[in-house]
Amino acid sequence: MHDDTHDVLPLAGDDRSPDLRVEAFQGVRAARSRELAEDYVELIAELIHTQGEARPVDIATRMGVTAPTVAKTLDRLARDGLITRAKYRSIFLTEQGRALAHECRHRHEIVLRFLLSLGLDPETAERDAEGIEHHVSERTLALFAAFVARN
Amino acid sequence: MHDDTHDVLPLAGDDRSPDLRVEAFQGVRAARSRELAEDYVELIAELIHTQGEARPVDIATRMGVTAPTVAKTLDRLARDGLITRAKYRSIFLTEQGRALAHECRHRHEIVLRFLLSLGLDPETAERDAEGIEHHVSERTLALFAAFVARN
DNA sequence: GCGAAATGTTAGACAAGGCTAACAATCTGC
DNA sequence: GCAGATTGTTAGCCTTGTCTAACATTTCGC
Repeated sequence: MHDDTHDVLPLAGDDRSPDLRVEAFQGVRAARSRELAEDYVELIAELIHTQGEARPVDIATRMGVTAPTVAKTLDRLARDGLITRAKYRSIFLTEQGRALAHECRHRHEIVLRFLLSLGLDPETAERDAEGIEHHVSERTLALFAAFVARN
Repeated sequence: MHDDTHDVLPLAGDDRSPDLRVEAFQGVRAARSRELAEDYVELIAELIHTQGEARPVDIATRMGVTAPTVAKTLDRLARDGLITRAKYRSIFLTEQGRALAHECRHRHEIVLRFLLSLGLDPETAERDAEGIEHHVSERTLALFAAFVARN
């Protein structure tokens, strides 16, 4: 629509210190490595709440991955102290896992409501929120919440 | 084993069809697999524009990763038809790469300006935009652009 | 135009996150 | 209470994305 190849302008927003860029990319990489864990604990909390327990098979169907993938990921979550599990038993969140789940749910809710407030349809809002929620800083989240509150 | 039909509490926003959730997660995974390529072509385009050429060393410092990581990633981009490269030479975008870079830059700009319009400080806006831009649908982007335009 | 510095590449390691195939345990319906 | 279905686990493979160490090439300073 605008700019690009014939754009001899400042290229708005790119002449800032490289350190900031590096930091931004490193932040994104860090966020990416937390994403899966966040999605899992959020889903596990929800399953425990709505189904009474969290079973690997339900996680697999809801995440759209296979059972072995879930098993491996759950092992990592257990290693990282977010869940506890025993062979052939359903999954429990640790205190830490519960805290993370709660925080994620909170963020998800705000992002979702924000997108809906902007006028987005519910389906797209849900899809976008799922991706965006992991990349929103506290500060941005506060602004989203404020926007929702006054609209 | 358990009756899943007793959800007395709506648990706002989670009683929607599981298919939608699966789709959302699959979309996020797809987006995640595109992220790196998008960041690279965007950066390469910018380097060509501002420095006259895109060298691996500049990509490495700006992305905050080591040279071998860049080399391997560039090989993948070349394999995927986004760039062309020759040993010990600088990097060029293919037509396809240029198109992707342009689209990414456009998205990045809109997300960034949107966050700034909301009242976010420039540093945080830049960091969040870097993460969010890959997870924003066309529809959401349009809403962001509209918001920027009227604020 | 040569040697040192800068840059680029290759090799090999490792973790994450995905898969299929094969096997083990549990649960369910007679 | 047992057979078959469902669920869970293990083993092994693949790709991505990161790293370090070692080596190759190019560029720069003089």
